[in-house]
Order: sequence, then structure tokens, then C-alpha cells
Amino acid sequence: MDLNLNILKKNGLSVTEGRKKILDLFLDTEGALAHADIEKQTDAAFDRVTVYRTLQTFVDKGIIHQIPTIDNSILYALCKHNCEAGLHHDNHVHFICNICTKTICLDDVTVPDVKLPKGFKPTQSAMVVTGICDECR
Amino acid sequence: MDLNLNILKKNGLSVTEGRKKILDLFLDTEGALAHADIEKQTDAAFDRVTVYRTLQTFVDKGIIHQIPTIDNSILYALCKHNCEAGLHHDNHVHFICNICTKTICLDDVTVPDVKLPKGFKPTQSAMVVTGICDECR
DNA sequence: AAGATATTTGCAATATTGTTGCAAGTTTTA
DNA sequence: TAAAACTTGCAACAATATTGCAAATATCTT
Repeated sequence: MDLNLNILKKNGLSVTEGRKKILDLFLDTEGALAHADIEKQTDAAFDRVTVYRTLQTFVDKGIIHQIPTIDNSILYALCKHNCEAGLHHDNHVHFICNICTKTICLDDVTVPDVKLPKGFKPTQSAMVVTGICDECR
Repeated sequence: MDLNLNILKKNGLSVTEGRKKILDLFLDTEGALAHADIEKQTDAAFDRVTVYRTLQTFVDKGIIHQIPTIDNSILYALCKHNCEAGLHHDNHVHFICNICTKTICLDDVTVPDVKLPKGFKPTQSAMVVTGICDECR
């Protein structure tokens, strides 16, 4: 059975062309994707709305996660570790290259714990590092 | 001389009503502001475009900085440490409260250094922690 | 202090991005 | 294979962001 099919079924999702195609894109992509990337790389085969809804569904199911960025854009990337529906525990650092502008999941670099002031209870933390990636230097 | 006036002049900016008012807002606000907050709190006294341009100018001059968020929104906060034009070195952790949804600059919590894989050169890093803040618990 | 120059503002138009309801189409279930 | 459940695309809409340009305002110069 295909990998994408497998993932969709495991999460109780109907298997449709759009979901298979978009999931494939993520499986084939090193790094993160924005909504616009997906539209472009699928040749607008699917309606914008479908892409939005598919991404939201994948996030809800814990298949992909959102990455915080400093500009106004949402980036998505595959969850490498089994995230349950509604509960993500991706804990790796994301790197944004200033030259090629790619966002790369540094799966081996975990977000360090920080000591918060009294009264703050953390549930999730994210870290984004910008700079020059290994391919652009 | 007023503090806001001082800041504007130091950065070689013309002193206008809009800039004074918006800068005052930041000086009076604990935490971060979104474009929408500013419109609301100035009673739409200024055109949306003016607010956009003012924020951009302040970022360029190193007066305020942008905060990465996981949803599609840009947040701005005062730079507490003297940032030069075009080069920000705010290095504190940002905390987003899941209950009151405020974003708080934890000025005393610095972003820890992480060891990146070979070939990656960092220039800036940001850390966002979500959870429950000291006032909401 | 007043006019010349430079900068900023507001408006209008336009672009981009994201959301919702609903009917038609597709997938799953039994 | 038919019924039920779910997904898609369309259309309309809403929110957010950008640009050019003329009018208004601030700064500079003397």
C-alpha cells in the first residue's frame, strides 16, 4: 500500500485525489511549504478552498504542523513523530535561510527548555532561527 | 522633551501626530500589538495605510520588532535594547497566553543558543512559548 | 519667521489571503 | 450496489495588505 494512502487511512480520512496529491507533496519535500507553494506545485488542479481545508484537516489530525514565521505567512511541514489528533509534539527547531528562503526542519535540534518567570505555565514552544543554510553558504 | 519625540528625532524621523500617537501606544503597552489593535486604540484616527507605513518605518529604524506567531498575524513590540536601523538584536522569548491570547515579551528570558548542524550559520533566532500566563492561571 | 524643499498622509483602486454556505460529486459503509 | 457520510468546487464575501498620486504637513534654509 502506498505511504500516503496508509497515512490517510490511519487517520480515518477519506482517500481523495486532493489529499493524496498534497500529502505526496509533503512527503517529497525537504522543508516546509506555504499554501501558495502547494497551489503552484499542483498546477492549481484543486480549488483554493480545497487546499485550505485539506491543510486544516491535516493539522487537526496531526499529520502536518504549522511553523511560526516572522512575516505574514503560515508554513506547514510533516510531523515526523507521530502526533495525535489535536496534540502536536514537534519539538524541533526550524531554520529559515535568508538566501534561498527555504524553511528547513532541523529534526535533530530540539527546542531547549527555558526557565519562565513565576506563574507562567508553558504547553508548547517553538523556535525559529534565520541565517544561511548549509547549501547556500 | 517627551520620550516619544526623543525617540523619533534620534532616528531621523519627522515628528507627526500619527507617529507620536502610535509610539505612545507602544510605550504604554505591556506586551505586543497587532495592526488591528492599533487601529482600534487610536479610534481609526489614522488611515489604515498610514498605520501600515508607520509600523514598517519603525521596524526599519529598529524602534519596534516583529514577533513570529503561529497563526497568520504580525505582532509588533518595542525594542527594549537599542536596535540599529536594519539590525535587530532583540533576543528575548515571547509568550502567548492561550486564555487571554495576549503576547508578552519576556524581556528577562533570553533565547538560548542552540547547536546547529554543520554548515548552518545563524543570524537571528526567535522563540515563542504558548501556555498560560501569570495573570490567567 | 516665511518660503522652498522634502516628507508624510489620505484616498482610491487593486491585490492577496482566508472563510462560509450550499449543491453536486465522490468515497465509504453495510 | 444503494444509502449514508463526507468532500469538493463554485460563488460570494470578508479581512488584510500594497501602490500611485495629489494634498497636507514638517523640516530646512536664510
